[in-house]
Amino acid sequence: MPTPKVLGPTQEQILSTTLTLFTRKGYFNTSVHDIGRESGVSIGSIYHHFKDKEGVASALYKRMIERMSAELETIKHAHKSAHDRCRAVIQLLFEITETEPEVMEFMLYAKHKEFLPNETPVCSSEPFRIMRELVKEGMDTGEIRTTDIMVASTCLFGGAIRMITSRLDGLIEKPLTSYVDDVWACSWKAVAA
Amino acid sequence: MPTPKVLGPTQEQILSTTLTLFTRKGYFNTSVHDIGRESGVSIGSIYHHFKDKEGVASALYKRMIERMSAELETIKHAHKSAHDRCRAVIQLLFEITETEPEVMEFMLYAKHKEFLPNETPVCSSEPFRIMRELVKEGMDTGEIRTTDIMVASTCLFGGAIRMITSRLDGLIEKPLTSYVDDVWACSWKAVAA
DNA sequence: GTCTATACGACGATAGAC
DNA sequence: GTCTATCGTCGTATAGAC
Repeated sequence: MPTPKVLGPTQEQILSTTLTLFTRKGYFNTSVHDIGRESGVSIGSIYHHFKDKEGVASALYKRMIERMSAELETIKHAHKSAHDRCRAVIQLLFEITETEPEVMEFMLYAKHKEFLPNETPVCSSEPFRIMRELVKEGMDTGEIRTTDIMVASTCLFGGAIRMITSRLDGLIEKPLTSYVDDVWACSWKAVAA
Repeated sequence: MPTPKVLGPTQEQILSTTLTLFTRKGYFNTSVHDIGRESGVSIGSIYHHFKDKEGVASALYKRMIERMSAELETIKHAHKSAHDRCRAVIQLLFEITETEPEVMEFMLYAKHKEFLPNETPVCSSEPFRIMRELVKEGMDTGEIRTTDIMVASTCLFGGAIRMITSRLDGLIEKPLTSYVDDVWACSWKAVAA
């Protein structure tokens, strides 16, 4: 954790509204005026707290990356085997998708390069790095078949991630949490030693 | 095939330039002026051939969906087993990613809902429907373990698709085609009976 | 069918009072 | 720190000549 990052109530209000609007209408279809109107904060205030529109998006993105990283680290400490850790990760991702779909939608679906040219794209980000690390350690202990780390990681988590995007796109009716066992059975078979 | 769709050279020129610009800078960062300048076609002509900017994007999207569907159908007829068919699909997707990354990028990464609110999102589209159909038939013949179709499809193709996005994001250095065997080994284990 | 020129609206961002 | 009012720019789309 590089910085603790405590934000005032106004910033929180702005960011929370922004997340809703960005996921509902997209970054480019959301004007700063919209953010002001919906959040009850004036444009002047927004520009006082953030450098510009991209600055708002950037702050939002960083928050979510940090939050996700923290949750993944918690999982890492709570479980010992790669099997249990990776399963817990999928469980977590599915739960977030159900309880805070906006968070998941923003992280996965927003093409950050398009409006955050200076941020690294999602899959190069910290959370994905941690996930690959879990896989790597699983290979070292012999739980996971030895192959290219990238291949193993994408195959282990790729199915779950597509379940998430399908759910967000309305292609899946039931809550993802009811699929955890099924998905995990498939995913683990893909890479287990 | 609902309609043959023959386009004139001007339309082709516009669409081809548009694809390049949309993938390089994104839909919203590309103005119709940009398309005109880069393609050597005047704004007036563009609006003569397409209803509006969204119409250009829509035509592009439909073209690529149709092209992909056609290629998938070809695969379906060229192979008999689900095993061979699905492997061929992954091979095809990897090849397109290497030879025409723009096509893949546009199909997977563009969040169509943001600028094509009236089109169905990628994963509800025809190509994905065909892919699920292949899986379904594999279950019927006993090649693929009987589970939820959605789960099986996402787990079978999810790894490959994430390999593609990782490659497009510059996270993978080597051509995807060199990973086909590895990825397929994992993917097939995930769902094989 | 293709072009140039232009109208018009919207949005990002700032100024400056409180 | 918060607000309102405003400016300047840019981008979509159209008009109308050739």
